[in-house]
Amino acid sequence: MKALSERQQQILSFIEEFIEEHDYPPTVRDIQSGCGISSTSVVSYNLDRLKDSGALSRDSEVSRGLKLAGQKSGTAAPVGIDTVAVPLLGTIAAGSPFPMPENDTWSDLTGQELIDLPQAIVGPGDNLYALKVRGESMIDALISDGDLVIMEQASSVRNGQMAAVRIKSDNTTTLKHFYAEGPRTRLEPANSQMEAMTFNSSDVEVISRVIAVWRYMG
Amino acid sequence: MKALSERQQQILSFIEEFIEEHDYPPTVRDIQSGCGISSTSVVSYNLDRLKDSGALSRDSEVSRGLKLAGQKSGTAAPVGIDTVAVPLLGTIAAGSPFPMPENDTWSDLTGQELIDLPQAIVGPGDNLYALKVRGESMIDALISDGDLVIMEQASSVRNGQMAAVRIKSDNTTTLKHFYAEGPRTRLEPANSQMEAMTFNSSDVEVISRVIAVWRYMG
DNA sequence: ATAATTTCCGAACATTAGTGCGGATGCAAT
DNA sequence: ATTGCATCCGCACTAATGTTCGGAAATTAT
Repeated sequence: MKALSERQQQILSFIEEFIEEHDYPPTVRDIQSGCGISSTSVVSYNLDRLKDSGALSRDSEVSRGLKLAGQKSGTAAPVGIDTVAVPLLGTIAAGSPFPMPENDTWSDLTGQELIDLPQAIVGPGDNLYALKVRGESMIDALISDGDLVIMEQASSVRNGQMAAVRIKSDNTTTLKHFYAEGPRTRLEPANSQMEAMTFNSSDVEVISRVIAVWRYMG
Repeated sequence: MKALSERQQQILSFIEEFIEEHDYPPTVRDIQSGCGISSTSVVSYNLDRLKDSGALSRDSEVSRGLKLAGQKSGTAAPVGIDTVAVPLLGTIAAGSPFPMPENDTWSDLTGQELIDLPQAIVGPGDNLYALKVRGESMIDALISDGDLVIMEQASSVRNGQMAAVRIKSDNTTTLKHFYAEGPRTRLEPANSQMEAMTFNSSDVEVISRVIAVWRYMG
């Protein structure tokens, strides 16, 4: 195998850029004008050379039938941003038991689906995990079916924060804004048009703190 | 704008598969035989429809000049994670003019605050931008103060998608689920407990498609 | 039913785009 | 110089491919 000539490298990177910009490969003539070549046959010739060298594959008699060998992905700024891998522990639905991170979960994440989130938008936080919401049971927390809730394991939260809390007396779990007021604890829906409720503080158990909500509808 | 017909969906998924397999888009005739259509003009016709609906973009008079609405190219061995930089264009509040990406915005992003989001959670999509929500005016879209809304510039959307739409007659802009029903257009709040409204289709202008919502409360 | 709209058909038509071929041109080894 | 080889030129040719148009068929609205 021979080394690539200058022209061939030129063509190769032109193809790369072209695909980057258009999402489809260039024609022979695109390459011709893009590389300032005076004849299509020159392009054809070098394309054959590139094919021989394995730098690209080509479907004969097919317009734009080019494919770079080591195709790289489209957009993607290759800048390594700090990300956090958050395990998707399961789904949460009205009435269903609230999924909880268990001890061994953190050590054995194999098989878990991981969601990469930029550190910048998740913020600090240690034992993060995610849950997929099923059903409209949390509509008054401004959370609907399909939403992804990012939570942080915590046994207590500050007033005003949203948390997954369990009401021991009736064994239900909801997402509410949490306000400890001495012996009583007030739980307030995110939708301020709805009424808050208060319970005995001993009746309320904080499961996790809600960090963020991701709703995708693309 | 109408919902996609069966034929159109068929074509759409064929294109998807074709690109998956060949790394370049199909020709009209590829689609024709692949979908069992008896005339290239039918393909052409439906391609135009799909373009109208924003499901794909198309370069005229260019062979294989197709691009699925924001697609990733190639296979890509995921080195690190793919991220998309989304510009934060401003805030949106009740009564305030709806910020719009302007032509020069895309070329001059200097000074713009960029938000890095993983490709995986943003999905495909081209002209993405983000807006910060101020106030509770969109509470019936399940969006509250402080939320970050990721939008894709689009002049039309498919039925059921959430979009920023402007009601020309009273010059307001809201986020609603969009349903084109011939001469009338129905706008439906995300909170299904609230009532939908219908307008003359000519009175409704689609500004952008809502891709996702990010709510951070850490 | 009748009219309007959407979708499909077929058959040209007009570019676009890949290929082939004889003949330069440049360069290195003979 | 001569030969061999890789590369380049122009140009013509043909296949591939997008587009157009009148009209039929199916669907939906009035």
